[in-house]
Amino acid sequence: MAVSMSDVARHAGVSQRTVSNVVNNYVHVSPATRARVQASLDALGYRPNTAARRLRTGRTGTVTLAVPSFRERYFADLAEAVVGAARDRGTTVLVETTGGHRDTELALLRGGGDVLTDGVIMSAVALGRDDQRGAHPVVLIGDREPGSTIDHVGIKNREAAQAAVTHLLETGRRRILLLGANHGPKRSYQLRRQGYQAALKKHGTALDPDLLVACDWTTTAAAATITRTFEHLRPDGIFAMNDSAALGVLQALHRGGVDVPKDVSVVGFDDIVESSLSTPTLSTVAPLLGDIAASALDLLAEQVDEDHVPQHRMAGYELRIRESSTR
Amino acid sequence: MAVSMSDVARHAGVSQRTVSNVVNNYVHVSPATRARVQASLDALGYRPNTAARRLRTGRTGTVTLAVPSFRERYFADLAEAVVGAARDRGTTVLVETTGGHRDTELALLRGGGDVLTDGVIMSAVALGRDDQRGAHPVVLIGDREPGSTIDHVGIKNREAAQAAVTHLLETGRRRILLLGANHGPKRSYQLRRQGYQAALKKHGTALDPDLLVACDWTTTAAAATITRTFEHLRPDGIFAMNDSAALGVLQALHRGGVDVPKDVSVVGFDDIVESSLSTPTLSTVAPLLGDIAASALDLLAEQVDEDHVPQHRMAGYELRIRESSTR
DNA sequence: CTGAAAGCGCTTACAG
DNA sequence: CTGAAAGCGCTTACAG
Repeated sequence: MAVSMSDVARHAGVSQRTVSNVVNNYVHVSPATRARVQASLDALGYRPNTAARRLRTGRTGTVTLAVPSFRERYFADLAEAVVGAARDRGTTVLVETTGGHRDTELALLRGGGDVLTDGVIMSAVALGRDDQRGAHPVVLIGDREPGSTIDHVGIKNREAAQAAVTHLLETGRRRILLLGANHGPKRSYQLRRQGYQAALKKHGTALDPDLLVACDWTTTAAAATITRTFEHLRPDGIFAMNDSAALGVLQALHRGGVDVPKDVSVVGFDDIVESSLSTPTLSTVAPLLGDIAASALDLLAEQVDEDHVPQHRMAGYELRIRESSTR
Repeated sequence: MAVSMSDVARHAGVSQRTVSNVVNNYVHVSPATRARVQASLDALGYRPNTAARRLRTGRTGTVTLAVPSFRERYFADLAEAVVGAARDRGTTVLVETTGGHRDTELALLRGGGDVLTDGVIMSAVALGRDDQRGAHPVVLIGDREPGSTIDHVGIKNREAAQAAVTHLLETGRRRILLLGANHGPKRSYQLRRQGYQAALKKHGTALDPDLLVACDWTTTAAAATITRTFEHLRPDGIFAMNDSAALGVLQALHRGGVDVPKDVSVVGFDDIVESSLSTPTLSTVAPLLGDIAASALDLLAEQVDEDHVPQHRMAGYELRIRESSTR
């Protein structure tokens, strides 16, 4: 049987209250008492019972992270960031995978069958604007339904895309293909395209509609699309909506004998691990996952306030320039 | 405030005991009572308090999964499998990342600072044979220190490697390079090499020491090594110790104008997601992660028995033949 | 600075 | 088939 506080109290000849004070580092304990209690704690190998503490305080010290699947690289990286940020504040992370199913997402949004954690951080893909959360704190990550009243952490899609395209323009590229238009997560697509257009406009370069190329945001789709497109089109820069697609671009160009970055510069979005390992290494926009994780945990904590107003926070990003756009 | 059982009991005009019976689906409740209680449960929106249940029963319904990092694809896939298998048995999964640090692994092995879960499933990389676990259930996954007395789930490294090499031999390959010899996780390396040798022996093919090529188990190292090796060696088959390396092989051969699978067949190990997306798609040995997860959860559950004997279980694997070895 | 005691929300012998 | 009650291990007003 595990050692409880009352065992320790008996051993040290003090009350349970004093043991609790020592364990929780309260100030008002005399050094002598503290030392004695600490010795008993060590001798008996006391370890706090989290369930009891939770029952008593109502707080669990645990948050739930829900993502569609860890098999998607981006979500695995996000999980890594959330676990790290949570550890910094003494919080543990419990994980759920939703498979992107609306039912599962809704259940988590409304509270699941179980009160186990202090709140849910979810990358939801199937929820709509009008879905309401339950009584427990919820923070959504990623694409946001405009008009939703649930706390949310996103990234500066427009600014980031603009920065990427501006970088291409500043390195002398003029005919920049936007790969992934009309596809992918709806909202991100719109914002990244706006960023693309804003960069061109600011630079005084005309928009050529032929350079807006529809494509799934996957490696294979991107490779096929680029191979087909290069039969009749010769851009000198490509901004892909995400890295998976950008890596497909690199494959296709390599196969087609087009030199990157000599003939064409390529920039992606996400900074997945493969992007720093590809040949050439891929320039990309890196959302700061640590920022996202920290903001989500902050918002969760703030939701315990009665007068918390639902809000929308933006995490930072970095443009990471690598070989694929360096001439 | 949340709705408790006593609230429901009052609402339904029964004792708390009866509410508990209904919630837990005990048999001896009259249909009429059950219906009435259920109605109150629904009306009040009752949800069980996990902390209280845990405190009372001593079981948490949660296991901890500890891996070095989710950024490594294999561990992300493993997490996906564990979360899925756990859900099947009504268990939730709490995650920790160890960064492969011995301190962190030891802390988890010995029980951490906190009694939060029913046990720990860990992919340990820095523990030694003599490290002892604490009082709580622990199952190690992956490479095993021979002689360790901690429960463990592994894969049939030798048999799986033998199957992969036999496949190459049966498709007419004779000069099969083993890539990753003398590197990588110690134990896996030995066993996989034994499997390689067993396959050759059984087939009556002589072992050529030149074909045992040392190399880190990474994409970049493999690509470099293969490019160098092909300057003076011409194998017709390559068995790489893992998929990351095998993908590097594909890159290097493609760049070097060597056709896969026409000139050289390639087989990897792990079946990471990229392996089914590469060009050509990569033949590989797939450890059955669902098996690993289920066995680990079983062993954890069995450890509550007083007379549990530490054991070592083997999860299954599948040889997945794709384009890189199909002529 | 420390003690005695209540109570968080459950489950489960003990009765009937 | 159901009730009254104890107790899991904590934290924290209430006293002193």
